[in-house]
Amino acid sequence: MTINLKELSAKLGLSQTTVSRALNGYPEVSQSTRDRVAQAAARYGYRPNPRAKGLAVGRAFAIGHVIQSDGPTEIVNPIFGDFIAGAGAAYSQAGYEMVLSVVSDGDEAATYKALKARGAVDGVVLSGPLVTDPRIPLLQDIGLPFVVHGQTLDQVPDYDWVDVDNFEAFRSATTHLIDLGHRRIALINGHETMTFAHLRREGYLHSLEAAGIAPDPALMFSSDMTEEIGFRSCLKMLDADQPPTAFVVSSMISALGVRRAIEGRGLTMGRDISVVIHDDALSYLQNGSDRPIFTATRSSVRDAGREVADMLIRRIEDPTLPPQHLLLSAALVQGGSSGPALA
Amino acid sequence: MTINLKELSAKLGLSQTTVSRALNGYPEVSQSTRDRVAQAAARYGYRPNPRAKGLAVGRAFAIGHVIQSDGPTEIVNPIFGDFIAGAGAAYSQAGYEMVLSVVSDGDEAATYKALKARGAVDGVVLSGPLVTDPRIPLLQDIGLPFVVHGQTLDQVPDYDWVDVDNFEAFRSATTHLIDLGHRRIALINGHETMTFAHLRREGYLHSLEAAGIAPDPALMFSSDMTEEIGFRSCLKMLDADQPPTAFVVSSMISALGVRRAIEGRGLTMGRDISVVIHDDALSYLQNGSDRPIFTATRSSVRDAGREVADMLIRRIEDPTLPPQHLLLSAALVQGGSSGPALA
DNA sequence: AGACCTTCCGCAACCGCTTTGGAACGATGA
DNA sequence: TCATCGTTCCAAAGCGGTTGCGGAAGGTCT
Repeated sequence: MTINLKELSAKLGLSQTTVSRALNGYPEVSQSTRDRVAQAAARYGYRPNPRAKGLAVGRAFAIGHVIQSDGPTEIVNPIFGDFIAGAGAAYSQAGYEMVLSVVSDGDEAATYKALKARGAVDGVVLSGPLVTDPRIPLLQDIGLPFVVHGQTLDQVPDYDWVDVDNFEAFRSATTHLIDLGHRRIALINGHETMTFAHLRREGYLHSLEAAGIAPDPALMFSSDMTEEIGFRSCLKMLDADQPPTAFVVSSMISALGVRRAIEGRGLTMGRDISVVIHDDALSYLQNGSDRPIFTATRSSVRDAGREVADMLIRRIEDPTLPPQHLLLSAALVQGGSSGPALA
Repeated sequence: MTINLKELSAKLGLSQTTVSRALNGYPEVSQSTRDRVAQAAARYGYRPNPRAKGLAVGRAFAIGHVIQSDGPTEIVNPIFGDFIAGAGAAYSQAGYEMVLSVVSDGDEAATYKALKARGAVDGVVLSGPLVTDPRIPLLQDIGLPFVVHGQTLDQVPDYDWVDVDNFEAFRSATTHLIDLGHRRIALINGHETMTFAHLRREGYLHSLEAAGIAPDPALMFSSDMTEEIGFRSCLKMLDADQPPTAFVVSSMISALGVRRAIEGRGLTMGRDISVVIHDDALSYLQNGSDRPIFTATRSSVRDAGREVADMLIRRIEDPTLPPQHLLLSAALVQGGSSGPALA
């Protein structure tokens, strides 16, 4: 179908060796032949077969993403699409393929081992790290390069990561509400075994503490970040004896449920009840186009995907690199969902 | 790292040929040898290198998904994650890898050609088909097996597809509202260049016509299916001279905006205004867990992903198969968002 | 002029697997 | 006894690239 190296070199009257070297930038090729080769390659649309190339050089030119999917009920991370879109752009630009493995929960370790063993990928990206996550020592152990989207908190040897500053984001979100006069501020969070959620709670607590407000366990909730759960947990708090006057919510999707609950109780968001969310800037769920609907700490997960991918590529192409870290900050943008506490 | 065929056959005192044949189920191997080989393979954890295998047999054991992403603003399809999760399960079960290509809009044709040319994949799945979609003749032309998630409406040669019965879904959704006494029923749809949206409108129109209701262009809207756009289009209709009393909405996400608009005007969904949506059963955006929030025509996009993948694998493994079609039906489930029209 | 580099290029082996075309061997049938 | 036939296995040739090593041509230095 397509032209291969042998045919291309035949057309040029050169050996495969020379053509290969010219294409791959080896020095022992004269500039003139290099140009000729490049032109011919372009004209005939020559593309090296990645399998053959991979076989020869022992690399895959592919990067793995493992997505968990525990049975039909398990929720797919809603940020997945945007994250992938960001990462994918970086990969194709750098000449890598992206291979996805969906794996049922328990098999994740086995999957990594298999990916490594078969040489199917040159590296993987790890998503949704837990506060202490066994996958990280595992990957370090089997020697498969990786970058984490997020962090762990325990003392494993250093590793590459990209993360948003979740602590600071939620500290500032909470402080924003305190500055508006709120004292009873609820937190509707994701599972706090996951580091991002853990850090968000820490930021929240830190802010309360700095303001001399005692945290109330009845105002803290953590679970899946779905609309439904946001709705229920919010409703429950609103109906309690001492309802909160403000909410800090970990995701746009939970927040939709929170809004539904607030309005369902005949209250108005931004007036009766304030809400600040974290906004991953999902493309299909934007926080308003002109004025933000929700006051939010915003950080594009798509950009994060791109950063993760670039970092991993650097890691693969130079394994001796020192550990790389990137802490993205999430700026607080004022939207319509937060206002002064009522007297 | 891992054991390879040569080493395995050395350990067994057999030739690579025999071991390969034993493993691949060729007949010219005695049962006893076959068993010995199988056991040894299991014990040493032998896994054939897919690159080498692919090189030898000219297949990739991989399936491509192409996702469009036109610049940083373009929205990623929110159903993407669930669809992929469904498909991925089928692939891994059948021993295929899933490779994703993120591609900017114009390059899609080039991407398919490149995938085919490099033999990077054995087939691709096509998403979001247009009413008349050039990608289909293109793929037929270059001879890359494919399955479409959705359909086109023009007369290209037959091809494999999996789709939900969009016409019937929206016909029944609209009829449901008519039966409740509604006469002014709005449609908030996706882009009608896309077949699914086109068919939904047809179903909607068919139902109106059957009830002798003249369609009103002011009540039909089609655009991106985002929360924001759902909100705005709904608001505009509600504020018009003759507002609708009911909405049929193409996606859960638009519907969130529709709900926001309705409640923003001090109306109550299910009482003042009825809403029926199409629910893709996204895992992170479920339509209530016990009683559905929205009355909806429901069809799991995750199941669709699985069906698409299975169909494509069948196609790849037997190219002579006659065209395969699967029309999934979307049942109407009654939820809290629809009720009798007010007098 | 001869020794010695450079520069530029090609031969051939190799990556790990499949598969074609026999070879060896015991059993069978005439 | 000998040709025939299944059965069981192997050697070697690819698949499409990369790369170690060697060699020819031309230039530089005594």
